[in-house]
Amino acid sequence: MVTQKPGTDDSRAAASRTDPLTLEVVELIGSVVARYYEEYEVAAGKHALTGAQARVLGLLSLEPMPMRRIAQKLKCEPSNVTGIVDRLEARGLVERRPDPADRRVKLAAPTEEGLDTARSLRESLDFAREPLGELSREERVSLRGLLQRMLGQGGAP
Amino acid sequence: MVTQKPGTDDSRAAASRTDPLTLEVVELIGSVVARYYEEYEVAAGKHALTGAQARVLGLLSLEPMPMRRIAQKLKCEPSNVTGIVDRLEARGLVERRPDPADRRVKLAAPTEEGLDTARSLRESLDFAREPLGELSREERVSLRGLLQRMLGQGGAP
DNA sequence: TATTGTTATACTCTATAACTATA
DNA sequence: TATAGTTATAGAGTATAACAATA
Repeated sequence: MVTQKPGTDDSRAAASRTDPLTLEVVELIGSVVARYYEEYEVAAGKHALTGAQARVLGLLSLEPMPMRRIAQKLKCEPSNVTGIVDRLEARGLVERRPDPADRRVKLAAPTEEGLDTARSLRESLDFAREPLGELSREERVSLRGLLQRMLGQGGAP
Repeated sequence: MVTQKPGTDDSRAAASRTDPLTLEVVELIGSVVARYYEEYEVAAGKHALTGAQARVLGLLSLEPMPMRRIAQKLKCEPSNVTGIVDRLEARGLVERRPDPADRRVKLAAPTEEGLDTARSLRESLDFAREPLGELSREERVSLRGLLQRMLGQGGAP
């Protein structure tokens, strides 16, 4: 962990924090993240939704789920979900249904209008992510591999 | 560069919204963004800072600046910056100085402790971004090029 | 007893509008 | 008049703690 012997994971990780190339890539990732978030908020705003509301609606459009699970997905406290779903429900985009299997549980599910909004939102977001259109097929394959490696989903180096 | 027959920008962009490869890459970018944000919040939290406070402190650690300019950098209203800097100032991490050139302006600048915190925060963040350590030098060069292209900073396709 | 969802409370971030002190 | 920063206000997201209904 202390001394650097070229080739070990430690030395490579340590070098990656300081060499100019890596810092440059880190900056670029920061830029991508900032742009992604910004365009996400704009897309949500076009539907008069906050970021959190758009995330929950997108989640429910894939599959209705108990309040508790929404909180887990959002990595927030369950008490917060109450308010977010309240506001989506007040707009007629989501409804609460009883769970036949457990009367403690309330299942949040999108309405028809909610599904439409989620679809429209998803298309806006895909469009927002369009910078990928700048890349050729080969480049996208390459980028996919690199991102998988970064996320620890790829094979061994 | 484009494998498909129709090589116009429009057709390429349209295809990029629907083909499985691109959707996969879009998903991966989403994962990177989520992880980046999550680890950023955790790193800030370790210093008992909110995300917004950490961003402002990081900004000021590079260069003191007027309140107005902080708002521009954060893309928020100037009135919000007052509170964020108030809280950083109450913690002794930032101070407000008069601008000799314009008595309306207040320059926000980090204190010594603020600089230390910013440095420590930056190191946490670099560590958070460490998945890059998984990539070889060649792969990082490749990733840099792809991200630059995505952000429209690279040369023409 | 444990779990689900909610309420109550407090804090932060956010935008809008009005105010002050300079320019 | 115009600009920089602030205050006041209101809405939204967040965590914590306490609660009712159900398991």
